Amino acid sequence: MPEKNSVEMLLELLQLVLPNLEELLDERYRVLRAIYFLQPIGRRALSDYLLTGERTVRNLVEELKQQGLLQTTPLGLITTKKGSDTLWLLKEYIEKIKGIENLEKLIAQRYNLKRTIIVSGDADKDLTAKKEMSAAAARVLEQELKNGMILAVSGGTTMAMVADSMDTFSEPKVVTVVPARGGLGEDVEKQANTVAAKMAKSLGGSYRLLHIPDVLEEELLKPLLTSSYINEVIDKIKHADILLHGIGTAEEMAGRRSLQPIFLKKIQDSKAVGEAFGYYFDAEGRIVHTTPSAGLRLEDLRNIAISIAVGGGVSKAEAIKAFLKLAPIDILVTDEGVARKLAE
Amino acid sequence: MPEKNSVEMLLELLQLVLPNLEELLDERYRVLRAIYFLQPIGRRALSDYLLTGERTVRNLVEELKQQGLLQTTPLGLITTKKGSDTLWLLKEYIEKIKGIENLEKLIAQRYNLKRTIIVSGDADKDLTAKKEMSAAAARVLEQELKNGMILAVSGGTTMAMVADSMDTFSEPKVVTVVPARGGLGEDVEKQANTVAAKMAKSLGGSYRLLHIPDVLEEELLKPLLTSSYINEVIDKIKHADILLHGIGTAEEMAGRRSLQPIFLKKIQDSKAVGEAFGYYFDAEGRIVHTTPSAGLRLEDLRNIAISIAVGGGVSKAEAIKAFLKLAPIDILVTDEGVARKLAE
DNA sequence: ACCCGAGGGACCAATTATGTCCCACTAGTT
DNA sequence: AACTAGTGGGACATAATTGGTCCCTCGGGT
Repeated sequence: MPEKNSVEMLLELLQLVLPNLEELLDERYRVLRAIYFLQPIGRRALSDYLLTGERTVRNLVEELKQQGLLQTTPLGLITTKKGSDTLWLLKEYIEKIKGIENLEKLIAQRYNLKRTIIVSGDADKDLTAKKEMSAAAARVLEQELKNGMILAVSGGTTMAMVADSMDTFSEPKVVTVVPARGGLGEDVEKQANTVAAKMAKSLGGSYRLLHIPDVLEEELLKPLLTSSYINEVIDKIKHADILLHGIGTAEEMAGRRSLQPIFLKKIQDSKAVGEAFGYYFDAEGRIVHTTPSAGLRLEDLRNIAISIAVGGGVSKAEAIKAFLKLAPIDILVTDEGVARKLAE
Repeated sequence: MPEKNSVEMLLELLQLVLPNLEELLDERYRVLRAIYFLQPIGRRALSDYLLTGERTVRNLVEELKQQGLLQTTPLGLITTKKGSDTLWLLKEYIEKIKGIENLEKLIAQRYNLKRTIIVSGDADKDLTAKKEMSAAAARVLEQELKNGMILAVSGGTTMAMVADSMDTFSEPKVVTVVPARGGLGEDVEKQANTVAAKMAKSLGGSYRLLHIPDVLEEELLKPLLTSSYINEVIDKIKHADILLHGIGTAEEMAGRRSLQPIFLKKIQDSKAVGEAFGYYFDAEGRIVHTTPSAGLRLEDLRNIAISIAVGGGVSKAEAIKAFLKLAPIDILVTDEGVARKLAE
């Protein structure tokens, strides 16, 4: 591929001559991306999102406006057509500079994944990295979903974001979307049920709901499983063709599950770093605590053709790393912050 | 050419996102080029050449050193192998960014030239632009010269520089080099004779000298033309296959020719902007004054297969422009400063 | 009508860039 | 061997640019 080599040659030379090129481009990419995903947005809100000063954002915005990539409206900044076209082109080159493709291959190989997808940035520092990650997950779904399939999805912030970022697909997918887990915590929009319904709408398919809490003692759970409706939904869940789920740190999941203090202490003492499907695990991927859970269990994953995990932000790197040691998933969608940790 | 398009696409996008990219690259190119041509050179001398402050040069040099493109010796800075390789690659990309190729085509077309060669920069501001121009002229000679040909060369700073920059050609050219003009001014190294001898050595050919002054009244010149030696050399000059010459402003040429005050006044009154082969011409390319001259005359140019003019620096743009209107030359080697004026 | 968030204006402090000069060392010349 | 010129690196002060912070008027949404 002579073409590929000369673009890479040029980028290499430019980085040699302008050692801060990556930084300069990244900065502009981040601003453009944030405005693209959050538009219309004012300057002050933007600087909050980017954890960058108002004046700094303003300088960059002014420059991008002059280049015709952004424009101001009374409601806030928006990208022009030229701006969004530039954004996606820039994404390609930034990824080349950062060696994202190599990183993807390295991680897929090291953790025995079918595929890794990395987006620029660190979701801890820039929420729009999470938005880009969600859009990437939506694209994976679009590729993998076929008519007649069952998609099981979990809840959480990231999943809600994936659901939000699914534009109506050009071609409807006649699929069934089911929640991978029962109700958890108090936030309606983050529930697996809500996510499942929203995704089904975007996909053009149908959904089923699971009306039981995720945290339930075994003696309470057993009688509920005699309900034919609940049994039917759980059956679908366990026979899902595709699973899409987030990965949480032990800390945040314990909070969302409202665990009793004695369990919280147990989890802390055993150095749990993450949680998935009711299992708490330490940094080596060893299970250190199990909570009863109505939906999918870890062992169910081997019956699912395609498991897709989505998660980003450096603070989650340890949990994600441990999870990859524990569970046989297929596709990981993450961000650069996590990827560099995984590659260490 | 998909390859070409994607490099250009990338450069276009980078300029969109980093509007000062050209400036940043040009700066680094200028420093690298200067050190390449002048090495070994100290920082202070370098800043004099570049008309840039010492501290500014130092910052750039420090950066390029860190990237392995330059190194310091007790005698001064030199380029590394990596540095000179980078320089020539960078030249290519800078020329793309600046649209040098389009400029070359435009000027060749507008002034009915077979070919135009433009190097980056303005020789008035950066003497190493002139060095690069000289190297480019040397390369043209290497391409055009064939065994048995006669090459006529004029004197002057630029011509001396061309002679200096001719490395021994990989393949010797069995040619005869002759001075296009007689002696002019006081500077030995700038004489057409010196230039001719030096070039002949580098080329691996032979040379003939013309031992008469360029400025000579007709009644003194005629008897000299009866000398069979002088006649023989002049005959060779008028039958040269290739002519290589500089272009001077009227002002500097009048100075070099030590013209009498009444002639100086005449030249100023008639708004002469340039001089070539003893002819002073105004901005429209009209001859306004003629001095007797022993070497080549303007009308001899039509008998020469390939005429190559070399000149740069914005202060010469007007003279060069006028000359191109006056004389049917084939190849122009100039710099960006002049080229942008020619293109207006 | 009211409120909130928008962009543009403005001022000031902090940081970076640039100018200038000094010193010890080395290489070249006499 | 002695001397000189030019070198790179150090250092400090000044100038310019960057970034932070806050204010004001306007427009859109409720």
